[in-house]
Amino acid sequence: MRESNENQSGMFLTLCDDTVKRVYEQMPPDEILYDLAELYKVFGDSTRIKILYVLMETELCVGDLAQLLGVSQNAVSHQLRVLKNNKLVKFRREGKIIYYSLSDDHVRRIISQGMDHVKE
Amino acid sequence: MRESNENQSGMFLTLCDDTVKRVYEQMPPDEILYDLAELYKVFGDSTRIKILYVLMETELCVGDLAQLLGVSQNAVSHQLRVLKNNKLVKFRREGKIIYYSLSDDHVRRIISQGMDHVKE
DNA sequence: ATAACATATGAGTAAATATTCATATGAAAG
DNA sequence: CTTTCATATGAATATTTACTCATATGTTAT
Repeated sequence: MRESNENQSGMFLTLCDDTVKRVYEQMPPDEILYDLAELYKVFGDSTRIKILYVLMETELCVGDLAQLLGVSQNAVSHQLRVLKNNKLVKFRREGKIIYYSLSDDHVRRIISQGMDHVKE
Repeated sequence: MRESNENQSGMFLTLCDDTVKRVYEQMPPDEILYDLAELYKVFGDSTRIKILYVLMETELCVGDLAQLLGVSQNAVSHQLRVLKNNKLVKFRREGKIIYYSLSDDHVRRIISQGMDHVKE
């Protein structure tokens, strides 16, 4: 927990003091940056990325997802929960079957942006 | 390792078969999706996100980074190595001091995109 | 009601990873 | 060349996390 920008015994002296102070003042609250990291953490697993990636094409049910990705139903279900909790996917029920889809275009954009970087 | 899209004992039958098959065929190779997940994994740690975030403003040396983020020099150094290995930051030496900065605008764009999603 | 099927979930385990501690490297100053 | 300062790094540890197994929930059909 930080409560001051004051200099004390050599703090903030390596670079021009003003620059460091300015950067410090413009930093968003820790919680925001923590949330941002948490968001990326969700994208940072290959099973989840695969789920999100195929959902860019079409909605899919749990069983089909499992087969497409070649992982167990349990594993997919666990990861779908993570995606659900983070509001990256939504779902609708049709009888026994539950169809998952991307919850909005942000997800699509984030993945595309990442793809651009990877393809280099 | 998957070698066929063939149906065998109830595979790909839940949804319209063609849809699942089409999605399967359009999936990028596993390696690409794995790399994509790896990229996001790098962003998915609060120390690293903080480093990247402050580097959007200005280049900074290791010591200043440590003080700004309130973590030890060791920790910052370890994380800078991860960022370096993934080509998200670059650095220049000036005597004893090493200044780190973002390696390109992709990084900036990815973070901004994520921020948009978090701020909702 | 019971069986069959699709999905969800809790507990346990194994693997990944972020930090700390101690120490190494490398540059500049005396 | 020795000391000091800035940064890097190896090993050990603690925490997180993704998966498996077993089982639960909920829906439809008989």
